[in-house]
Order: sequence, then structure tokens, then C-alpha cells
Amino acid sequence: MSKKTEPVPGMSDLFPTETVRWQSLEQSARDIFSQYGYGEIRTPLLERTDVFLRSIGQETDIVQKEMYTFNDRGGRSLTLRPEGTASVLRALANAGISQGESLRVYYMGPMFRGERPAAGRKRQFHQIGAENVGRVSPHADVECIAMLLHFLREIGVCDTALLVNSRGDRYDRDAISTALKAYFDGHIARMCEDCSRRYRTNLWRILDCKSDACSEIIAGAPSIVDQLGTGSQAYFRTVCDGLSRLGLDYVVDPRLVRGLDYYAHTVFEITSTGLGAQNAVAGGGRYEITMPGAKHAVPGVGFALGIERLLMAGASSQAFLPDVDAYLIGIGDEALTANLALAASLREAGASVLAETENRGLKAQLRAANKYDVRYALIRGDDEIDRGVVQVKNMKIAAQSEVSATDVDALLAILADDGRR
RNA sequence: GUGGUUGUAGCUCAGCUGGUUAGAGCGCCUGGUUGUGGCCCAGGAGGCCGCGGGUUCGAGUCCCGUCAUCCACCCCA
Repeated sequence: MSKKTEPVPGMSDLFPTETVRWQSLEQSARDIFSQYGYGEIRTPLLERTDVFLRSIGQETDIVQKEMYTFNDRGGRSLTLRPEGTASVLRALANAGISQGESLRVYYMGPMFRGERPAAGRKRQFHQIGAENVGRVSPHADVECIAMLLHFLREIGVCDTALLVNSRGDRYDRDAISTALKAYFDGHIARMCEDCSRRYRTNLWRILDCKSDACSEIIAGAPSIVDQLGTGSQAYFRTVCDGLSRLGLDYVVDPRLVRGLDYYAHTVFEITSTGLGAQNAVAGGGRYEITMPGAKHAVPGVGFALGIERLLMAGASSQAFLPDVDAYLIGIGDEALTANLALAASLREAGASVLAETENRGLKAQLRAANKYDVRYALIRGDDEIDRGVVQVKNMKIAAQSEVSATDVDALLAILADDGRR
């Protein structure tokens, strides 16, 4: 239909009907995360491109084809953040967090990926995320997952499943990659197009292929868990035990590998039924990230939730109406002007009021007042202006009285009433 | 990037195998009481039928292209 007023593809406008739900979700996140000692961090939407290249990984889908990257006027390559973790780690590195120091932060805001939009997938989408940075411990992983599940329970997102897996440490990963490569070397020619692409770009992803032809070959592949060193296996066992001890149900999914290179050890995903093809509502894991210019890799564990998907998996929306105490009706320009002043006084005293700004009939204005479902209508025309009064009409019981227009306290006292008398 | 879907009023959508001035519901505006809401009634405004081309005496309807949308693949939040 219209075209010039539409937002850029994959981006959307949010109106009060929607934002009320966003706000309550965000508030729950703030409340719960702070119970776990997390504080909010806000980082720029734009970063130097290498912040993402190095941490997320050159060969990942995100870096290969999904980033919004451009050169600024100084010729620097900048990128709109495709996820939150890299930015957070960059910020912490910049602030000079010392080795061994730990920090818990959460963030919320827009992320950008240049994918083809579909159900539950936008190019600008929004995440709420949390990172526990600085320590390596399976218990931190457990707490992180527990906090995530606590939040989901609180906001009423149900029908979810928790999937966990381990990718091992950096040495395990090299060993696994070598083993996988060696195995698939002999079979790749007979596998599907996607797999031969993955073989080159994202080897582990082959394990995820659903095509029948490949399944048989994949079934014979060396399993990730078997390739883990004893230390990594013990780590993973501690995580699983910890989840069980907290009474949290989970499923070990040996094929869960996730698409970002920085993950090590624990990875997890929360899926929800009824979301369509994009059923992951949250995901995360333990990672180790070396920022450009930094001496050491910084470990951490964290997750990100997709706000749009949370809302799809949760409650339905209702029509938005501003919640105001009174509607100021004015017949004639003089009354309309006087009403704007009266509205200002009432608001200053803490009331929420809506004042008519159009010079139209009383009937039309009362209709509007009715639509907003206010308890009171304050009515003034030339007569009231002359006599210095305002008609106070109780919309619930259709009673009406007269109050001096200068007696703001009396008006406030009435508005503070629930309108049932 | 690949496949498919849809595009008609502000919104949700009808419009049969091409045929006169393109419709409904909701919303909006005005009136039914010179200044008293909801319900009801009457009336009204509002459409390059996504855009461009083609076939035809004639296209909202058929064909081609294009743009947008949604869904799926890929991958993930």
C-alpha cells in the first residue's frame, strides 16, 4: 500500500499498545537481575568492525553475511552491533577491568543483522542480555542459567525447553575440529550442498543437518562429548548436576553447537513451542574473548533473550488507552485556552489530564471523554468562564456539580476520588 | 542469497468464469436536544484497486516485469 512511510525492511515501529508490554518485560528483567547482583551497562550501538570480527569469528554466518558494516567519514569501518556480548567485553576491557576481577552486567536494546525477515526475525531486533564476566566456574554457568529461567518464569513464558551441551575448551575444540574434518573428508562428496558449504565455513554445523542422505553419515561421526578432555567432561558434569540440584529440567543436545566462535564449554538454548520456525527464545553460554589490542582472553558466561520472541511466546496485547483522571472540555476558544492553563495546574499537582484542543460541539467532546474512559469531565463554556466556575461531571454515574475554577485543591480532591460516588 | 504467499478505504477484508458510477464491517466526522457521553438512528468524508508495461471494444479481475509484505530454507534472539 503506502511505501514512503514504511520503515526500512525488517525494522518496525512500536506504538503504545506494544511498548506497554515491552516496558513491563524490561522492568521485570531489571528487578530480577538486580536480585542476582547485576547492574545495567549501556554501550554504543556502533562499534569498530574488528570488535565483532575477532570475537564472533570470521567464518560465522553473522560476520560473513549479516553485519551492517560501513565506512565513516574518516574511512574507519564501523558496524551496527549484531549481538551484545562483544560490545560489553570491549567496554570492560576499555574500563581496565583487571585480571581475576569479576563483574555482572545486563543490557537491553536493539541489535542488527541483515537477514531475510521471517516470523520472529527482524533486521533490527531487541535483546535483553546478561554477562557474568571474569571468572571460570561451572557454578557461574549454573547460576546464569537459573537466573534466565527465573526470569522466564516470572514473565509467564511457558512451554519452554532448556537444551544444554558442551563445546569443551580451546584445545578440545581443535581436537574435535580435526576429528570431524578427518571423518567428513571421505564423505563430504556424497553430502548435501549445505553440508559441503558448512564443511568449509562452519564445520560443526554439519552435525545439525536434517537431510536424510546426510543423517546416516552424521550418525557415524565422532561425537563431541567423546572428544572432550577429562577436565572438560568434569566441568560439564558439574553444570548438569548443578541444574538438577536446582530442580531445573534440561535436555543434553549433543548437536547444539551454536554459531559464534567465542563459545567454550557450556552452551545452552531455550526454545518455545508455538513460535514458528524461529523457536529459540534465548541462548547463551560460556565464552572466552580476546579483544583487539588486549593481552589476555577474558572469560565469562552470559545469555541473550529476544524480546520480540518473548512477547510472541507470552501474553497477548490489549488496546492501549491513556490512563488519565479527567478530560477537559471547552466550548469556544476562550474556554479552550483557559483549559490548557487549568490542565497545567492540575498536572503540576500530580494529576493526569487530557485537554480538548479542537473547538467542536459538546456532544463530540463528551464522546471523546467517554472513549478515554475517564472518571471525570471538566466542562467550561462562555457561561462558566464568566462566572469563574467549572462543571465537574462524574462520567460513571452522570452526576454533575459546580466548582470554583480557581480552587485547584478542590478539583484535585474530586479527581483523587475513585468516581463511584 | 533461494523458494513460495499476499498487495482493494485509516484498520480487517469481500469483489463469481474480464462488463456500467468499486463494496461491507469497524473506526473517524456531522446531525437526531442552541450546552451533556455510552446504546440506537440518519447522513458524510475518505480509494491513481502497490507501481510500470502488455492482451482486449473493455482489466481490481488475465499475462510479464518491478517494488513491498509475510512465510519457509539457511542461521539464530
